[in-house]
Amino acid sequence: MMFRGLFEYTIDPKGRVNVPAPFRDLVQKSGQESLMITKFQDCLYVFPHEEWARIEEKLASVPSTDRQLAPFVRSFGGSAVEVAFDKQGRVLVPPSLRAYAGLEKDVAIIGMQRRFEIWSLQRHQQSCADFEKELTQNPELAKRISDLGI
Amino acid sequence: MMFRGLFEYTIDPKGRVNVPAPFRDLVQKSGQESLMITKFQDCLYVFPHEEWARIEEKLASVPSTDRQLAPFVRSFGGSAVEVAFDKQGRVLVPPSLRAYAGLEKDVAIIGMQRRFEIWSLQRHQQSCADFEKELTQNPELAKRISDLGI
DNA sequence: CACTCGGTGGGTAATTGTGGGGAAAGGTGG
DNA sequence: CCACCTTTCCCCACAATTACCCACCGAGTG
Repeated sequence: MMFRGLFEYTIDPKGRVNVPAPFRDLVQKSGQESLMITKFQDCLYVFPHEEWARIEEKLASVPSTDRQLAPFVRSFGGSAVEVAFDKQGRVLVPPSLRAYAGLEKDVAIIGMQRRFEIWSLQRHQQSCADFEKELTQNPELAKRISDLGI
Repeated sequence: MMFRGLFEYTIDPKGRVNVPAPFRDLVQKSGQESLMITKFQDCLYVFPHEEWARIEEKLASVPSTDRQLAPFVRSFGGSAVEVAFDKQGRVLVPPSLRAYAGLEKDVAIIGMQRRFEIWSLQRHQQSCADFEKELTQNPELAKRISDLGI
């Protein structure tokens, strides 16, 4: 189950967002009708169930007294909700997640291998632009990229 | 019985807080009409009965002569109260717990797998903001998160 | 040019969340 | 032991949100 590609959609006033047809097919062919969705780093992370199960196990292993990681678990794990497809293949994004990711109208959905991400289109473009700029100014970044073999 | 997601509600002047409908369904479908609620780490911890039973057993195993753990048992175990749903699915939070968690008007309820937490919304947002800030500045934290495999 | 498929938008009924009023229960001081 | 005040319980009513429909529109295709 590998998610690839970038898609642009609109989120409507009710908070419904279309899921790219190829992603939906992948999920439904594995017998699922819903996804897990949570928030991290200015966007929403979306996982199929088997992947989320793996993550939840890791999260559960963090003791609630871990002052450093507990906030992460609360933010990342605690925000996760299960969302089901409607008849047209959309999912309803809860208000708190919508607000976190700044989703208002145009959104970008980006395949990231075992998960995909939902971005405010504007925020995503900004983030891309910031990166391009940084790349021209930061040799260390450029080196790390070439070290990746690209 | 897995509690997931973040919900925002208001606590009214009488101290009643709504329980998220999905959580309520989980609890009621297992034949229960009440929850156990106690205080820990600036928020309230809420458990269904079977989970609380497990915890109570652990607490009971601490000898009262244990100078280090006894205060924890007294605070955590001793503050626990059973609260029942009213007809609209709310629970009444006793004044002392309300005060401990700083619940005044807006609250966040956060699913944490086998339990859920009740936070003052403002306090929770602060904690999230602190975490986000820490994340950008602390490579060690970033590493610990990526070590979780996310 | 029909037809399908993918994406968008809306209406309506049911559910969920919020706020109060008044009766019952419990606690306090005389 | 009683009067009084406060807190809790139980009911109802309204507002907001969500779930579940179905309609439309445009692009690509036989």
